Amino acid sequence: MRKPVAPPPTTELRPTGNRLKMSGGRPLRTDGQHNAAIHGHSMYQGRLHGALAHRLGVDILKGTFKSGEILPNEIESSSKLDISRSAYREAIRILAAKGMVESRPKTGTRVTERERWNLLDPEVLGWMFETEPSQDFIKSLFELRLITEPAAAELAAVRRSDDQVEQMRTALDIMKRDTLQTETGRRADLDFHHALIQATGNEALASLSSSIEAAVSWTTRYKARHNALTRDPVPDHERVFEAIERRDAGGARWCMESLIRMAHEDTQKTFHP
Amino acid sequence: MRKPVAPPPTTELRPTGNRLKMSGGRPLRTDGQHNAAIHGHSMYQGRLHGALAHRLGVDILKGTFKSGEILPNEIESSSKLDISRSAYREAIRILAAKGMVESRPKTGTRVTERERWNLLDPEVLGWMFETEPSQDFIKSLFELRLITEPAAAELAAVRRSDDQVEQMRTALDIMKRDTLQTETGRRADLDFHHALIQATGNEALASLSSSIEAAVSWTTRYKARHNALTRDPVPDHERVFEAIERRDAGGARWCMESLIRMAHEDTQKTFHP
DNA sequence: CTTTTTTTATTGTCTGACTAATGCCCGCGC
DNA sequence: GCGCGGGCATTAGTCAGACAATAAAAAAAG
Repeated sequence: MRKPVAPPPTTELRPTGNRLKMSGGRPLRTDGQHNAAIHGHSMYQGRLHGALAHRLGVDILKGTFKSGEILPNEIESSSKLDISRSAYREAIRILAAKGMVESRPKTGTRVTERERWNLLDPEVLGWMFETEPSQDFIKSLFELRLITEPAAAELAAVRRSDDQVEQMRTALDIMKRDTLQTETGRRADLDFHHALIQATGNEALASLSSSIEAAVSWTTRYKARHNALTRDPVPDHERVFEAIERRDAGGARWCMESLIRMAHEDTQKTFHP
Repeated sequence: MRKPVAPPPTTELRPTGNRLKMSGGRPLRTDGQHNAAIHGHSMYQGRLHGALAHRLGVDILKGTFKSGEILPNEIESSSKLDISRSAYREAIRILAAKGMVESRPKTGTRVTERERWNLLDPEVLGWMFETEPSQDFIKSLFELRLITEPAAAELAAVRRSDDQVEQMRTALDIMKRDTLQTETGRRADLDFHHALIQATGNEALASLSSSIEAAVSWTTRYKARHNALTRDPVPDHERVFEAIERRDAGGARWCMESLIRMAHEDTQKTFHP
């Protein structure tokens, strides 16, 4: 069970300084299945620690490692994954920074309670949508959007600058031309929301919204990939845009609310048809 | 767990490669005399990487390192701080996980644009309140609270369980007995809000609110320390509690809104009298 | 002037050793 | 029998120094 295909019986007999390279050869070995997941699917970053953090993060979110569970110790883990202890530790630090694990001498590294995870961290959200998230979580997220984003639209309508209106307009035009089926179209969607958020003049709100929207846009890509027929999002966006353009706070709020409800419906249909 | 914030004369770690003796010896060390600087002042965690991340994080938030600026390279930095490269790297990974820096070979590690910082990360928020945050930021934060928390109270009023009501009641009782001047009192305040958040049944909202409230509670401690006379918070809390107890959604929203406005006023008075 | 190659500075990774914290067990005193 | 304190073992934490990979900048080629 040590290694599926072990060239040398012993751990290592390296001929000379030329060593087995991680990135080119076979990275992050565990049991076959997960391995493919990280390299083939996500191709996260060139960095080993990032890739590992990604994988462990997804495993935790997915429940493969449960809260309260203790990971195998560093030496064991890193040698099993065939990476150095330092790379492994850096990955753990990333997870710890997101509140997902907690390390102490003698006890080891344990997965913290879900309550303490930074679920709104952009990366964590991204990991979340890597596998199909629970219905409950999606509901939570859209409920939160339904609280914050209409309020954001309202603020934007009041505080927006003319330049921001222009940014939104061009983004909207691109969305009209290309659709959400294309990468540039999805990019324009993000740009639109980004400009809107900036227009609120509220940093904290901006930080929150951009995390959420980036994550939710993953579902858009998912939808596009599974060519689930979704309603055309442009009219909704247009209504929001027009309300903001004419500084109609109440209208902006209302239109944004409706936009999000639609998006939620579409997302639900996609994941649970 | 954390100590009151002493105005931390953070030993500088200078961006421009300039040799400087750290005043009072070396700043970050776990053995005896050396570690006094970090251990005494910020008392972050026993861990060196955590302490360093803390310090760098505060320096970035404070503007000592500006966005776009490139930190001195790892070898130089770590040797100047008199810590190992691995510890330094782990600190950088923590910051990177919070979106505050970005490292690439040859280019180095640069501070990212403020837009990309995870301002709602609990730790980042904590660092933020270590030094007096800008008026603008506080305004943003309370504006966000004013958006989310009344909505949360509304949800809680609808979805709350009897058990959660009991938790809130006992917390409130403790707040009445001890005040926010005491540690247990402040703890009870947090417990109250925690129970409320749980009652919303919304994970995402919970994650957000608990971050913010933990951060804002720092200001409460700050207020208590500077014995700025603030109005008694118990009546406000009581009104919110009663509304939730009788499942009065609209009332809960309204009372919470007023509670937050009061808190904002008090905070403003504290920081800018 | 553009393209390609080389250089070079910096992060990334690896190794293996030592240090320090802390949970646990065992024996001691009560 | 029971609490209590002191060692012991386990684990993360830190350290040092080496080499690899990468990407920007400089140099060479066309």
